[in-house]
Amino acid sequence: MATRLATWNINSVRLRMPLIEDFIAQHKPDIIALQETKCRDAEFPSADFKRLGFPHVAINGQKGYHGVCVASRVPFTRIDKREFCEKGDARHIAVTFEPGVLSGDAATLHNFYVPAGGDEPDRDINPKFAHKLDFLDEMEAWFKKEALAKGHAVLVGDLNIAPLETDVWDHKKMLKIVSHTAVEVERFGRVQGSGPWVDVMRRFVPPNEKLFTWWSYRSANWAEANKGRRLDHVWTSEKLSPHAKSLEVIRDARGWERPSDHVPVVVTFVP
DNA sequence: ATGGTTGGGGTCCAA
Repeated sequence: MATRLATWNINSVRLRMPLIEDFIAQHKPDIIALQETKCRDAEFPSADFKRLGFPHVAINGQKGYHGVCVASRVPFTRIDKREFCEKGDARHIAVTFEPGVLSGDAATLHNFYVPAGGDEPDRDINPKFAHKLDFLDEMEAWFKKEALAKGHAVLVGDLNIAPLETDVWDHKKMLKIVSHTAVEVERFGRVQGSGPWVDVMRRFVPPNEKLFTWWSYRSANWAEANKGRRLDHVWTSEKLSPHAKSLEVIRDARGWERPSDHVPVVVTFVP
C-alpha cells in the first residue's frame, strides 16, 4: 500500500474548502499539510475534513495570518508545535506516524511556513527580511541539536526560497528579489545540509529542468508568461528517501476558480 | 522604473 502526502499553501483554508474537496477527489491524497490557513484553531473547518475522510487533524493556527495544519486519513501518535524567533507566529507543526505509513519505521512529518521576508533584501532596513534569516538560522540550529533527520523524517512546506537557478523563471533577473538572493540560498543550503535532508522533488525532476510551484497573482496570463518560482518543498531524511517513489506538481490547480497562488505538491511513499 | 492581485479584517498590512 502506498501513502500519498500533499503539501499546499492554501492562502485561507476556509475560503478554499471547495478547492480542497476537488483536489481530494482528483488526486486522492492520504495526508495533507497546509500552510497559510489564516484562521484560529476554533474556526478551522475540521468537520469538513472529517466528512471528506480526514478525521485526524492537527492544527496550529492564529487569527488572520500564517497558520499550518496536517489533515490525515490515518492516525498519528503525537503532535508538536515549535515557536520560532519568539514571535508567537503559527509557522510549524509536526506529527508522528506509526510504522507502515511512510516507511517501515515510525516517521515524523514537519510542516513549515517560513516567513516571506518582505520586499527589500537587506536585514538592516527590513525587519521582515531579518526575521526570515533568523528563522532559517533557528531551523538549522534545531535540526542539528535534535538530529531530526538522522531517523525517519519528512519536511514539507512553503519555505519561501527558490534555491536553484531552475527554480525561478529568470535567474539573473531574480538575484536581487527576495526568495532568490544569495544570502537566502546560502541559508537554505545550510538548513538542508544540517540534516542532511534530501530534496525529494529534485530526485524526480533533474536540476537542469525548470520546476515551479508558485505563480504571482499580480501577473495576468500566468500560464503563458510562466514567471513562476519553486517556493514549496519536500525533504526527507536519507533513511526515508528510498521510500519516496513519485512526485506530482498539480500545476492545473493554479488555473482553478479563485485559486491559491501556490499549487499542491504530492509525493507517494511506499513503506 | 513601475505596478500589477489577493486575503483577512476592518478602512491597511502581509504576501
